[in-house]
Amino acid sequence: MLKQMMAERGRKVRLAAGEFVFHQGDGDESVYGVERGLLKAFYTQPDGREFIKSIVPAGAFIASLNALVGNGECTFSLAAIEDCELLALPYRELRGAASEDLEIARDLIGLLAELASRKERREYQLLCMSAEERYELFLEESGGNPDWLSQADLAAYLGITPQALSRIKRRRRERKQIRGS
Amino acid sequence: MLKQMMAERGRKVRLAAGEFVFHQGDGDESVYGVERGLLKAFYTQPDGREFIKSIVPAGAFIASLNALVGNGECTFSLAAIEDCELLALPYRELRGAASEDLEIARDLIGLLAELASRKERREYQLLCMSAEERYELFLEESGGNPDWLSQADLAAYLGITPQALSRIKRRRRERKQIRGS
DNA sequence: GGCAGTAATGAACCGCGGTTAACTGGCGAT
DNA sequence: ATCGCCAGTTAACCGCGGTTCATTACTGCC
Repeated sequence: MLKQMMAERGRKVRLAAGEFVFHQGDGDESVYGVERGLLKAFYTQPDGREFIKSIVPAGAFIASLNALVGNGECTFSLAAIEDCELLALPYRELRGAASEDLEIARDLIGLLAELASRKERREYQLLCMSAEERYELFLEESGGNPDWLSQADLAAYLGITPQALSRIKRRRRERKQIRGS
Repeated sequence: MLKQMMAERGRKVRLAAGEFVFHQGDGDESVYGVERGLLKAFYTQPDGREFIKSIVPAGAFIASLNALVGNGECTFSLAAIEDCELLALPYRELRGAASEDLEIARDLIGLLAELASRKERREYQLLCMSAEERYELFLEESGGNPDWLSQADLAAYLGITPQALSRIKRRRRERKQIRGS
């Protein structure tokens, strides 16, 4: 089983909030499983702007697919939002184990399908929904405005600036006022 | 090997330009391999607006991941842009074969990783790049403005309206004029 | 030729988000 | 208390994209 293999052969990684697992441009070919904590995977633009690709909670797996499939560089950075414990396993090992063990292969197939499915949802949101709709969806899915994410990070996740997010919140407040009066 | 299995056990599907493979909301759990032709995978909004998720060329594989992983509905429609020949195989069969054959499992893993990697690139473009930058990238990757895609479809792929695409093209023309003078 | 249908373009108006800058409130350090 | 720092908000200006409507160009059809 895959989780078991991660636990047995994986390298334990602990890091404090703010520390990086890998940086954009690195050649990190490991797959990481999050045991505890919270991370953000984000792109940094040449001009310094930051866009958060995904928030990575405990229980999730993450890797830079570009680094895995083509031995390329990581296209994004991975950093801890809270203190974290991870398990790291080189993808080569995982693939190697999957080529000898049908159980592990099955798990890896399920994992990759899950991953692609989540990416498909994110892709849909970015392509079809406005920033305000994405914000509303985020509120629903996370159950109210979370304390574990700064406005700057939330804005970067939505693909806008903190100022634009502030405006969206104000518009919603004002609309609710009108409804409530 | 996976391609071989598709060829042997897959159902041959022929369709003319404009015809649908499946509609958004269907429960189609097949994986499709494109033998010949060109298709578009697209979301249709309640108000009728259309967003193209991906252009699917010959040689590619496509399936609605939401339908595969959770037995859910297809989140998008798949339709032929040109006359097509496809091979269809239920994902259940593919997964079943992969759970008995390490070769097929390895191929399926590679396929899913490839798929996720491409989705990651698209996600990056939608999150970090402007519509104009996405247009320029499309031109580079397809080698000049293609005749096999209407302006309306190209706009839907970029996530904007045909009018906005027209404006982008005009802005580029005018900027080139200035450079060239 | 005349006609309708469609694709692409263009113009006018408006709302949203980026940019820049200023302002507010909370918090720790001294 | 004061200072500085940081997160969040607000405002003013501008450019881009959506919306609507009109125009142009091309095609097939009678």
